[in-house]
Amino acid sequence: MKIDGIDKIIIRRLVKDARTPVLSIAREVGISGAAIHQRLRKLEKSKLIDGYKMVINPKALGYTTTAYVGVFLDSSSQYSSAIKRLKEIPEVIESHYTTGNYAIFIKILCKNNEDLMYLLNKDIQNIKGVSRTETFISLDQQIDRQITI
Amino acid sequence: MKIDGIDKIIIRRLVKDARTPVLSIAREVGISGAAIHQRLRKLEKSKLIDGYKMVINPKALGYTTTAYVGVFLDSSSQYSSAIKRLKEIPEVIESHYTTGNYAIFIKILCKNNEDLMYLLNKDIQNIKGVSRTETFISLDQQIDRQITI
DNA sequence: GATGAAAGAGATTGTTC
DNA sequence: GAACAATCTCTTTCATC
Repeated sequence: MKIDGIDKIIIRRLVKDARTPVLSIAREVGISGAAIHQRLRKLEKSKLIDGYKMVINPKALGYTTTAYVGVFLDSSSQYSSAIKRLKEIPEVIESHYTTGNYAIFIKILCKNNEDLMYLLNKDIQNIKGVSRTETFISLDQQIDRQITI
Repeated sequence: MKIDGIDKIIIRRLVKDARTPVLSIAREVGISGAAIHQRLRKLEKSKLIDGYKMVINPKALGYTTTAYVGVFLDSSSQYSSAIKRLKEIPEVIESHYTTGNYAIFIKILCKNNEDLMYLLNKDIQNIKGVSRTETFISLDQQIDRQITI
Protein backbone atom coordinates (compact mmCIF):
# COMPACT_ATOMS: atom_id res chain seq x y z
CA MET A 1 0.00 0.00 0.00
CA LYS A 2 1.52 3.26 -1.17
CA ILE A 3 0.32 6.48 0.42
CA ASP A 4 1.11 9.68 -1.46
CA GLY A 5 0.73 13.30 -0.48
CA ILE A 6 -2.88 13.53 -1.56
CA ASP A 7 -3.76 10.45 0.49
CA LYS A 8 -2.09 12.07 3.47
CA ILE A 9 -4.18 15.21 3.08
CA ILE A 10 -7.34 13.12 2.86
CA ILE A 11 -6.41 11.18 5.99
CA ARG A 12 -5.34 14.21 7.99
CA ARG A 13 -8.54 16.06 7.21
CA LEU A 14 -10.69 13.08 8.17
CA VAL A 15 -8.71 12.31 11.31
CA LYS A 16 -9.47 15.88 12.40
CA ASP A 17 -13.11 15.73 11.34
CA ALA A 18 -14.51 12.48 10.03
CA ARG A 19 -17.60 14.21 8.65
CA THR A 20 -15.65 16.48 6.32
CA PRO A 21 -17.27 16.18 2.87
CA VAL A 22 -15.18 14.57 0.15
CA LEU A 23 -15.85 17.58 -2.05
CA SER A 24 -14.39 19.96 0.51
CA ILE A 25 -11.17 17.93 0.49
CA ALA A 26 -11.29 17.89 -3.31
CA ARG A 27 -11.40 21.67 -3.42
CA GLU A 28 -8.45 21.92 -1.05
CA VAL A 29 -6.35 19.45 -3.01
CA GLY A 30 -7.39 20.75 -6.41
CA ILE A 31 -8.59 17.52 -7.99
CA SER A 32 -12.12 16.26 -8.63
CA GLY A 33 -14.42 14.91 -5.97
CA ALA A 34 -14.64 11.64 -7.85
CA ALA A 35 -10.88 11.22 -7.63
CA ILE A 36 -10.87 11.85 -3.87
CA HIS A 37 -13.79 9.50 -3.53
CA GLN A 38 -11.93 6.79 -5.42
CA ARG A 39 -8.84 7.23 -3.24
CA LEU A 40 -10.88 7.13 -0.07
CA ARG A 41 -12.55 3.86 -1.10
CA LYS A 42 -9.12 2.41 -1.74
CA LEU A 43 -7.84 3.56 1.63
CA GLU A 44 -10.89 2.04 3.31
CA LYS A 45 -10.38 -1.28 1.57
CA SER A 46 -6.76 -1.36 2.68
CA LYS A 47 -6.58 -1.97 6.41
CA LEU A 48 -5.16 1.50 7.04
CA ILE A 49 -8.52 2.96 7.99
CA ASP A 50 -10.24 1.32 10.92
CA GLY A 51 -13.43 3.33 10.68
CA TYR A 52 -14.96 6.62 11.71
CA LYS A 53 -16.05 7.34 15.24
CA MET A 54 -17.94 10.05 17.04
CA VAL A 55 -15.90 10.95 20.11
CA ILE A 56 -17.83 11.22 23.34
CA ASN A 57 -16.62 13.54 26.07
CA PRO A 58 -16.77 11.37 29.20
CA LYS A 59 -16.67 14.43 31.47
CA ALA A 60 -20.00 15.57 30.06
CA LEU A 61 -21.46 12.30 31.32
CA GLY A 62 -19.94 12.77 34.74
CA TYR A 63 -16.96 10.49 34.20
CA THR A 64 -14.30 12.71 35.70
CA THR A 65 -11.83 10.10 36.87
CA THR A 66 -9.47 8.21 34.57
CA ALA A 67 -7.35 5.51 36.11
CA TYR A 68 -5.00 2.76 35.06
CA VAL A 69 -5.09 -0.45 37.04
CA GLY A 70 -2.47 -3.16 37.07
CA VAL A 71 -4.17 -6.46 37.82
CA PHE A 72 -2.27 -9.39 39.33
CA LEU A 73 -3.52 -12.87 38.51
CA ASP A 74 -2.89 -16.00 40.59
CA SER A 75 -2.12 -17.79 37.35
CA SER A 76 -1.85 -16.61 33.78
CA SER A 77 -4.19 -19.43 32.79
CA GLN A 78 -6.99 -17.32 34.20
CA TYR A 79 -6.42 -14.60 31.62
CA SER A 80 -9.26 -15.33 29.24
CA SER A 81 -11.88 -15.87 31.92
CA ALA A 82 -10.81 -12.67 33.64
CA ILE A 83 -11.05 -10.74 30.37
CA LYS A 84 -14.54 -12.10 29.86
CA ARG A 85 -15.57 -10.65 33.21
CA LEU A 86 -13.80 -7.35 32.57
CA LYS A 87 -15.72 -6.95 29.33
CA GLU A 88 -18.90 -6.94 31.37
CA ILE A 89 -17.77 -3.87 33.30
CA PRO A 90 -18.60 -0.85 31.11
CA GLU A 91 -16.14 1.39 32.93
CA VAL A 92 -13.27 -0.76 31.66
CA ILE A 93 -12.44 0.83 28.32
CA GLU A 94 -9.05 -0.78 27.56
CA SER A 95 -7.35 -4.00 28.53
CA HIS A 96 -3.85 -5.21 27.79
CA TYR A 97 -1.93 -8.35 28.50
CA THR A 98 1.43 -6.90 29.45
CA THR A 99 5.00 -7.79 30.19
CA GLY A 100 6.28 -6.64 33.56
CA ASN A 101 4.72 -6.93 36.97
CA TYR A 102 1.10 -7.13 36.01
CA ALA A 103 -0.75 -9.75 34.08
CA ILE A 104 -3.53 -7.46 32.93
CA PHE A 105 -3.39 -3.74 32.61
CA ILE A 106 -6.64 -1.83 32.22
CA LYS A 107 -7.86 1.71 31.71
CA ILE A 108 -11.04 2.67 33.52
CA LEU A 109 -13.36 5.67 33.69
CA CYS A 110 -15.31 6.49 36.86
CA LYS A 111 -17.66 9.21 37.99
CA ASN A 112 -15.91 9.79 41.31
CA ASN A 113 -13.59 8.22 43.83
CA GLU A 114 -16.40 6.32 45.49
CA ASP A 115 -17.27 4.61 42.22
CA LEU A 116 -13.61 3.90 41.63
CA MET A 117 -13.32 2.27 45.03
CA TYR A 118 -16.42 0.21 44.42
CA LEU A 119 -15.14 -0.85 41.03
CA LEU A 120 -11.79 -1.90 42.43
CA ASN A 121 -12.98 -3.57 45.62
CA LYS A 122 -16.13 -5.20 44.34
CA ASP A 123 -16.18 -5.61 40.59
CA ILE A 124 -12.53 -6.28 39.93
CA GLN A 125 -11.30 -7.87 43.16
CA ASN A 126 -14.16 -10.36 42.97
CA ILE A 127 -13.09 -11.67 39.59
CA LYS A 128 -11.82 -15.21 40.00
CA GLY A 129 -8.03 -15.32 39.78
CA VAL A 130 -7.43 -11.68 40.62
CA SER A 131 -5.11 -11.52 43.61
CA ARG A 132 -4.53 -7.79 43.89
CA THR A 133 -4.48 -4.54 41.95
CA GLU A 134 -2.38 -1.42 41.74
CA THR A 135 -4.02 1.83 40.73
CA PHE A 136 -2.75 5.00 39.07
CA ILE A 137 -5.21 7.84 38.92
CA SER A 138 -4.73 10.33 36.11
CA LEU A 139 -4.78 13.84 37.52
CA ASP A 140 -4.01 15.56 34.24
CA GLN A 141 -3.91 14.41 30.64
CA GLN A 142 -1.78 16.51 28.34
CA ILE A 143 -1.38 14.32 25.26
CA ASP A 144 -4.14 12.42 23.49
CA ARG A 145 -3.64 11.79 19.78
CA GLN A 146 -3.27 9.24 17.02
CA ILE A 147 -0.10 8.23 15.29
CA THR A 148 1.16 10.86 12.83
CA ILE A 149 0.70 10.17 9.13
CA MET B 1 -28.49 18.35 29.26
CA LYS B 2 -31.18 15.69 28.96
CA ILE B 3 -30.52 12.76 26.63
CA ASP B 4 -33.52 10.72 25.59
CA GLY B 5 -33.78 7.44 23.74
CA ILE B 6 -33.64 9.04 20.30
CA ASP B 7 -30.48 10.94 21.24
CA LYS B 8 -28.95 7.68 22.39
CA ILE B 9 -29.71 6.03 19.07
CA ILE B 10 -28.15 8.97 17.22
CA ILE B 11 -25.05 8.82 19.39
CA ARG B 12 -24.67 5.05 19.22
CA ARG B 13 -24.95 5.02 15.45
CA LEU B 14 -22.38 7.79 15.07
CA VAL B 15 -20.00 6.30 17.61
CA LYS B 16 -20.04 3.16 15.46
CA ASP B 17 -19.74 5.05 12.17
CA ALA B 18 -19.30 8.79 12.25
CA ARG B 19 -20.12 9.10 8.57
CA THR B 20 -23.59 7.62 8.88
CA PRO B 21 -26.00 10.02 7.12
CA VAL B 22 -28.51 11.81 9.29
CA LEU B 23 -31.25 10.57 6.99
CA SER B 24 -30.27 6.96 7.55
CA ILE B 25 -30.65 7.46 11.30
CA ALA B 26 -33.95 9.25 10.67
CA ARG B 27 -35.29 6.25 8.79
CA GLU B 28 -34.28 3.92 11.61
CA VAL B 29 -35.83 6.07 14.32
CA GLY B 30 -38.92 6.90 12.32
CA ILE B 31 -38.81 10.67 12.57
CA SER B 32 -37.84 13.27 9.98
CA GLY B 33 -34.29 14.02 8.93
CA ALA B 34 -34.75 17.61 9.97
CA ALA B 35 -35.58 16.53 13.52
CA ILE B 36 -32.51 14.31 13.75
CA HIS B 37 -30.44 17.11 12.30
CA GLN B 38 -31.77 19.52 14.91
CA ARG B 39 -31.01 17.08 17.74
CA LEU B 40 -27.53 16.45 16.45
CA ARG B 41 -26.74 20.18 16.33
CA LYS B 42 -27.93 20.46 19.92
CA LEU B 43 -25.76 17.53 21.01
CA GLU B 44 -22.79 19.10 19.27
CA LYS B 45 -23.34 22.42 20.99
CA SER B 46 -23.49 20.71 24.37
CA LYS B 47 -20.05 19.43 25.32
CA LEU B 48 -21.14 15.82 25.07
CA ILE B 49 -19.72 15.37 21.58
CA ASP B 50 -16.02 15.99 21.24
CA GLY B 51 -15.87 15.57 17.49
CA TYR B 52 -15.64 12.97 14.75
CA LYS B 53 -12.42 11.14 13.98
CA MET B 54 -11.20 8.77 11.33
CA VAL B 55 -9.49 5.92 13.16
CA ILE B 56 -6.12 4.90 11.79
CA ASN B 57 -4.94 1.32 12.19
CA PRO B 58 -1.39 1.73 13.49
CA LYS B 59 -0.50 -1.85 12.51
CA ALA B 60 -1.07 -0.97 8.85
CA LEU B 61 1.66 1.65 9.23
CA GLY B 62 4.03 -0.83 10.83
CA TYR B 63 3.39 0.25 14.42
CA THR B 64 3.07 -3.19 15.95
CA THR B 65 4.21 -2.46 19.49
CA THR B 66 2.09 -0.69 22.10
CA ALA B 67 3.72 0.08 25.41
CA TYR B 68 3.00 1.97 28.58
CA VAL B 69 5.88 3.73 30.24
CA GLY B 70 6.03 5.03 33.78
CA VAL B 71 8.39 7.98 33.91
CA PHE B 72 10.13 9.02 37.12
CA LEU B 73 11.04 12.67 37.49
CA ASP B 74 13.77 14.07 39.75
CA SER B 75 11.30 16.73 40.80
CA SER B 76 7.66 17.30 40.00
CA SER B 77 8.52 20.87 39.09
CA GLN B 78 9.93 19.50 35.86
CA TYR B 79 6.52 18.24 34.76
CA SER B 80 5.59 20.92 32.26
CA SER B 81 9.00 21.07 30.59
CA ALA B 82 9.03 17.28 30.31
CA ILE B 83 5.55 17.28 28.75
CA LYS B 84 6.72 19.85 26.24
CA ARG B 85 9.49 17.50 25.14
CA LEU B 86 7.20 14.47 25.11
CA LYS B 87 4.82 16.30 22.78
CA GLU B 88 7.65 16.48 20.25
CA ILE B 89 7.89 12.69 20.12
CA PRO B 90 5.19 11.50 17.71
CA GLU B 91 5.19 7.98 19.12
CA VAL B 92 3.91 9.31 22.44
CA ILE B 93 0.15 9.25 21.98
CA GLU B 94 -1.04 9.73 25.57
CA SER B 95 0.39 11.31 28.68
CA HIS B 96 -0.96 11.41 32.20
CA TYR B 97 0.14 12.98 35.42
CA THR B 98 -0.61 10.19 37.85
CA THR B 99 -0.81 9.32 41.50
CA GLY B 100 1.34 6.40 42.58
CA ASN B 101 4.93 5.63 41.83
CA TYR B 102 5.35 7.49 38.59
CA ALA B 103 5.15 11.17 37.90
CA ILE B 104 4.23 10.79 34.25
CA PHE B 105 2.60 7.84 32.62
CA ILE B 106 2.63 7.61 28.84
CA LYS B 107 1.34 5.38 26.08
CA ILE B 108 3.61 4.88 23.09
CA LEU B 109 3.47 3.16 19.71
CA CYS B 110 6.60 1.73 18.08
CA LYS B 111 7.38 -0.17 14.93
CA ASN B 112 9.53 -2.78 16.68
CA ASN B 113 11.53 -3.46 19.79
CA GLU B 114 14.57 -1.70 18.41
CA ASP B 115 12.58 1.50 17.95
CA LEU B 116 11.14 1.07 21.42
CA MET B 117 14.62 0.74 22.90
CA TYR B 118 15.80 3.80 21.01
CA LEU B 119 12.78 5.76 22.14
CA LEU B 120 13.30 4.82 25.78
CA ASN B 121 17.05 5.15 25.93
CA LYS B 122 17.54 8.17 23.72
CA ASP B 123 14.39 10.21 23.33
CA ILE B 124 12.88 9.80 26.77
CA GLN B 125 15.86 9.19 29.03
CA ASN B 126 17.51 12.31 27.62
CA ILE B 127 14.66 14.56 28.68
CA LYS B 128 15.86 16.81 31.48
CA GLY B 129 14.48 15.68 34.83
CA VAL B 130 13.75 12.10 33.80
CA SER B 131 15.56 9.80 36.19
CA ARG B 132 14.33 6.42 35.05
CA THR B 133 11.45 4.64 33.33
CA GLU B 134 9.49 1.44 33.73
CA THR B 135 7.98 -0.19 30.67
CA PHE B 136 5.00 -2.47 30.11
CA ILE B 137 4.67 -3.86 26.64
CA SER B 138 1.19 -4.79 25.51
CA LEU B 139 1.20 -8.28 24.08
CA ASP B 140 -2.53 -8.47 23.50
CA GLN B 141 -5.32 -5.93 23.62
CA GLN B 142 -8.78 -7.35 24.21
CA ILE B 143 -10.83 -4.29 25.13
CA ASP B 144 -10.85 -0.96 23.31
CA ARG B 145 -14.02 1.07 23.52
CA GLN B 146 -15.67 4.28 24.62
CA ILE B 147 -17.88 4.78 27.61
CA THR B 148 -21.35 3.32 27.16
CA ILE B 149 -24.23 5.71 26.54
C1' DG C 1 -39.85 19.14 19.23
C1' DA C 2 -41.41 17.59 14.95
C1' DT C 3 -42.79 18.20 9.95
C1' DG C 4 -42.55 18.87 4.91
C1' DA C 5 -40.78 21.29 1.25
C1' DA C 6 -37.28 23.32 -1.33
C1' DA C 7 -32.65 24.66 -2.59
C1' DG C 8 -28.17 23.80 -2.46
C1' DA C 9 -24.42 20.58 -1.63
C1' DG C 10 -22.51 16.15 -1.71
C1' DA C 11 -22.01 11.13 -3.05
C1' DT C 12 -21.61 7.85 -6.39
C1' DT C 13 -21.11 5.66 -10.79
C1' DG C 14 -20.13 4.98 -15.66
C1' DT C 15 -17.63 6.65 -19.52
C1' DT C 16 -13.73 8.64 -21.47
C1' DC C 17 -9.03 10.13 -21.63
C1' DG D 1 -5.40 7.99 -11.90
C1' DA D 2 -8.15 11.62 -13.04
C1' DA D 3 -12.06 14.23 -15.28
C1' DC D 4 -16.75 14.91 -16.57
C1' DA D 5 -21.49 14.42 -16.37
C1' DA D 6 -25.69 12.45 -14.80
C1' DT D 7 -28.31 10.83 -11.09
C1' DC D 8 -29.41 10.09 -6.71
C1' DT D 9 -29.01 11.13 -1.91
C1' DC D 10 -28.09 14.11 1.89
C1' DT D 11 -27.84 18.53 4.37
C1' DT D 12 -29.65 22.53 5.84
C1' DT D 13 -32.98 25.99 6.54
C1' DC D 14 -37.48 27.80 7.20
C1' DA D 15 -42.22 28.35 7.77
C1' DT D 16 -45.74 25.80 10.11
C1' DC D 17 -47.87 22.94 13.49
